[in-house]
Amino acid sequence: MSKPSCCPITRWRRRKEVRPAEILDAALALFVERGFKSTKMEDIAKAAGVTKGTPYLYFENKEDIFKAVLRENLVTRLASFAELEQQYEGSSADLLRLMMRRWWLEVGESPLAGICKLMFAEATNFPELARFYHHEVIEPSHNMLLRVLQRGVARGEFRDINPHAVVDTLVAPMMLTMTWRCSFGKVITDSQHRSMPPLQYLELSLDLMLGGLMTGRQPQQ
Amino acid sequence: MSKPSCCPITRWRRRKEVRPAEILDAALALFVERGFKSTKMEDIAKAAGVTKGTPYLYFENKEDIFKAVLRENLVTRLASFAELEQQYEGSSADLLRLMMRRWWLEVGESPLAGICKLMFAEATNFPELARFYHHEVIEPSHNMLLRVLQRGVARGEFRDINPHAVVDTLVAPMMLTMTWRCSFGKVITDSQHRSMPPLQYLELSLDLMLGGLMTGRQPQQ
Amino acid sequence: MSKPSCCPITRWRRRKEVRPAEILDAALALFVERGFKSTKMEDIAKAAGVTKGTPYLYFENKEDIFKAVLRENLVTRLASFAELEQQYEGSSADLLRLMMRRWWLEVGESPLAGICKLMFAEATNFPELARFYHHEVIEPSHNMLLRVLQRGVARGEFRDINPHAVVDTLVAPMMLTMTWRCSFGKVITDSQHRSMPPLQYLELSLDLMLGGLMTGRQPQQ
Amino acid sequence: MSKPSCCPITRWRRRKEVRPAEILDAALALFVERGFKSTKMEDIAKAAGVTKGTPYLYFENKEDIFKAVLRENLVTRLASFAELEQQYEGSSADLLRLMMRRWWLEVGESPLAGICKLMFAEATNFPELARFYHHEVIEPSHNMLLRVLQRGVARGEFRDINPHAVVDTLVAPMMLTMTWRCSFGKVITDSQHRSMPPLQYLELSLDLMLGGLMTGRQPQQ
DNA sequence: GATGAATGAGGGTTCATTCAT
DNA sequence: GATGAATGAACCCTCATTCAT
Repeated sequence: MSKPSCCPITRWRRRKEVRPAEILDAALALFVERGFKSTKMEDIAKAAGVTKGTPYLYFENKEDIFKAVLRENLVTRLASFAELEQQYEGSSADLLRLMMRRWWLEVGESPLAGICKLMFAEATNFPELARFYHHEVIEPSHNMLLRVLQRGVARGEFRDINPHAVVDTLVAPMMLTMTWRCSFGKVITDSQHRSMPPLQYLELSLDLMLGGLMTGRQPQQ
Repeated sequence: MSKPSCCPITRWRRRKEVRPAEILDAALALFVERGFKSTKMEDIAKAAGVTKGTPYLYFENKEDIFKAVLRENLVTRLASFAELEQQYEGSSADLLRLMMRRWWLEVGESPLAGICKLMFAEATNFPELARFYHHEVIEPSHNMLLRVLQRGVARGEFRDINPHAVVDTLVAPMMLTMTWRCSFGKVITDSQHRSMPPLQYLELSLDLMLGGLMTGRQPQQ
Repeated sequence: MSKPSCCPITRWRRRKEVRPAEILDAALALFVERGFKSTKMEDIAKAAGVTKGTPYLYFENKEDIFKAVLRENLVTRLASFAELEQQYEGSSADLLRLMMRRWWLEVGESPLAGICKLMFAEATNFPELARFYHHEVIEPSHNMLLRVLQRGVARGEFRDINPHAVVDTLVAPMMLTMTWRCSFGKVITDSQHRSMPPLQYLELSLDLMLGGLMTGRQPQQ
Repeated sequence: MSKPSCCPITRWRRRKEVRPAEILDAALALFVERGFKSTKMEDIAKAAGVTKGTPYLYFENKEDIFKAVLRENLVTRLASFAELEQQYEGSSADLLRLMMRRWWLEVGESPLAGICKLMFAEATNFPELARFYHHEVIEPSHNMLLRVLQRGVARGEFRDINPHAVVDTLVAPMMLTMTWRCSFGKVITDSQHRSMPPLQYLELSLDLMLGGLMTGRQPQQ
């Protein structure tokens, strides 16, 4: 009924290879929007342009799709950051700013941002996956920032405060922004930072924290 | 395993007054742990010490329980803060520290903390409730902090930065901590701030941000 | 709270005796309106002015109430007809007219009329009851009319046609009217006989049939 | 006991086209036998040779099946009668006899006859459907008979009595027979007209009424 | 006797999954 | 490979019935 636009054979061949990715993309979007349980297999299929049975040709079951969604959407992202981390020569504060900005542009504004909310929501239902995600994404990211922090301390740029806690603090506005935009942000019109663009908010936020982190002054109180 | 403490012969006892609260408490815990959809009515009932049908004596259906959980667990908490806000005479930074500490002790460590995660997870599935929660809890809290900020600015304690963004930043570690502890925190052993106690983390975190907020320092760069 | 109007003791005593009847009246009305299965015990209780548990003090269960409703509402009615049948001296046609009129006034316009619809609806669900009702009500009534018919034939008033079939024919408009008024009649405004009063319709109808029954005419064709 | 005739290995076969009709047939039979509320979806499914979930592939819910049962089983039947009505040249009494006989053979002896009882039983529970059925079936049938009656009067065959009431009378034995056979008839062995065949009873019954209707004599009294 | 809180079997409906086509 | 009809376990909710008060 629907006419394939061009080169049917090539197209079919290609289709076979992209199908799983299309399904996972559809699944990610729906899982983020509705959560794992509330997402119906048929909706995933429909969103991927196939019918009910097709996802089962590529995945064992719904949980398997969930796993694959996470597996497919986390790898490789951190590599480029590692490179940046090792090559950057400027101030550590600027390195943090740079990383934050890149993270936002590459992740925060992409569909991947939703994984953050998704994992918060499903962590207790899928402990194994949560551990996996933690081990593969959170921990490495955390450690990377930890190293930047230590670099700053070593270079006399940053004060020497509990670094784990500082990383968690630095990261909080970002994670919350990503989470917020997939939840309240979808249903509340005039909200969050009163319409300041996210990136600008994140920069302001980072500056605020750097203000307390950088040396050149005594801790307030 | 656990049994009602007395009268093992008695199949049940009339507890009309306490049942709804018990049911809502059980429901809150389960909704937070598993999400709305994955929580079975029968589990709520069991957790409340009753059988399948009993919750329906007090609530129309599962969604009604969800609404009631939110309704019952948000009111009245903000009143005492308002009082504090109006009577406090010390520095605005200290007022923020005080508020943060009290919020943590009264909310962050109570079962209410879970609502934060719950709402993130369910906001898009229950837009009306999300708006309700936003209007009743988030907005008022935000505005309260806004006033403290403005007080600080007016008294020359704080720099005059976009106040909405600052509030969101100040609040981020707290919200994330509450969210984290109901999600990854449940399944990952050695995690978060590397076992620094939450309250201590939050204080450190607040100090960091106050470091960038308070006057008497130049904006870094 | 509600003040008993008079003589509380007497009233209570009397109550105890009328309760079952009140419950059965309420049950009859509801069974007729909604059918057995769709009628809730609590609605019966409410309609009888008592609470959920009370009917169980007087009846074993819902089916028992159903049985009692039928048992209580059929006896004794036929006695007065039997008397009429034996004493009447006029024409058999007039006797039929008289009986029909009395049946309508005493049964057709009373709540008992509903039993007709009720039994049609529930006969297959309660075969035992249907047989009981048939044996106690339908059969005797049928036989009574049969005797009147035979009296008419014996007296040369009526032609000698298959008497069972004639009785069934004579009775059809009555039964259908009773059934109709408890079903379509409740939901359709302008209907049935185009608002001719039921009794008038029944008389016309009977006359029509008597026209074919009485002697003095040739069989048409 | 009965099994699909072939391929016992096959769990099921695709029968998209026939399923809805099979389900509706099964539903009609069960609704007639037990009433709407007492009929379980699973029984309908089983009677249609499928499992619980299958009916929901074709119908929204039980009430939807009820509606469809009625919708599917009323149309088109009246058309052939209309034709008869317009072409018939013989006496009006014979036309009535003809119609009655055909109605009985085509409807009265088919499963459709049960709809009569079904509607009596459920009219008050489904007022909308009752009105629909009245408007689509009862009213047109009534009007058709009305026209035959008026034809008879115009041709001097019938006396001019209130025609609505006469139609209702003419129709009563038929409707009652259909109703009876789905109710008491199922549970009482030796009953109704004492085993005279229904069609014969209906003819006798019609002749009786025609006897009173046809001209050639004064109204009895 | 009367109440009404509580029970729990039962039935409507959903949807992940299977598999004949 | 792809489809989508069919399955059936699972879950929400109802309501007849019980029984502590």
